[in-house]
Amino acid sequence: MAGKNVSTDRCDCEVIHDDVVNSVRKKMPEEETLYDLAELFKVFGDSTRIRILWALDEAEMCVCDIAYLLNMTQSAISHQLRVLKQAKLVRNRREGKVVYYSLDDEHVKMIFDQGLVHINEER
Amino acid sequence: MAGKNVSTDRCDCEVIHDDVVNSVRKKMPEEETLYDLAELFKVFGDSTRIRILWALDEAEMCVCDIAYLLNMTQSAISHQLRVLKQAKLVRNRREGKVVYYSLDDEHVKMIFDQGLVHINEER
DNA sequence: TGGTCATATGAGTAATTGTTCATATGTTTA
DNA sequence: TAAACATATGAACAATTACTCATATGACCA
Repeated sequence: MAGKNVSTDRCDCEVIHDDVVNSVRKKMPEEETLYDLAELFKVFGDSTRIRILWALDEAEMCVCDIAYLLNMTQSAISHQLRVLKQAKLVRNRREGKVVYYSLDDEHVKMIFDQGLVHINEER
Repeated sequence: MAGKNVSTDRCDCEVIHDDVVNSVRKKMPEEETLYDLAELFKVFGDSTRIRILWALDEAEMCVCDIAYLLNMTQSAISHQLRVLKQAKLVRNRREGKVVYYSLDDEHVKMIFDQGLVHINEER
């Protein structure tokens, strides 16, 4: 019973299609799942991070390599790599002073490709 | 010649792997393409918009339905629908006073599913 | 025509975020 | 140990953004 309550406080208009809404509500995934999904896409939602991921999909590279490739400061890249690591999208290994980063998820490219399909569908 | 220049102004460290960087550079897509891709994912990077898209994937709904379903104000939903429309992810049709929104891209669900695969890969 | 309702939109605001700058950490080598 | 170098990180700042509030627009109906 509890947990199935539907508050109408926020919606400042009359509901028109109760049946549709209720049907959709049943099919919606957990709130948390969709939140996590948004968090993941938020990580993809920055061109610096997209470029880093795309680059790492081609080859493992150290922080310095990436900074040079993208013409950005080491610090900026390092900050973004931290975000990508937290999202479990990249992993790293240390070799002396140098830290090498690589992709940690084989789905990244697939997600990118699907995104590109949408972009190229300019209607 | 021009356009192939590589500036080293920003990178404040020594490059270690010129060969790797150059090889990756050749394979990188257009700067603009990756920027557009990031813009698309930015749209996905908000749980309100994710929920709207997921809901619309289940059924066409009017603004009021969505506001009620997500327990948000009509205004907030309307603002987000505008963003989704600009990204060509939803379309709408008017029927009297009511405006119905629906998904305008069949890849959305595929992109979401790929994202979910990543999320569920908790290692 | 005036009133009501669904939706859209502009301004304002609090929160988030990407980068820079300075500096810390950790590793190698002299 | 000290110097040099690759990387990490905290604070600060500017830019962006999601929502609220007030109001505009557009459609229907009495």
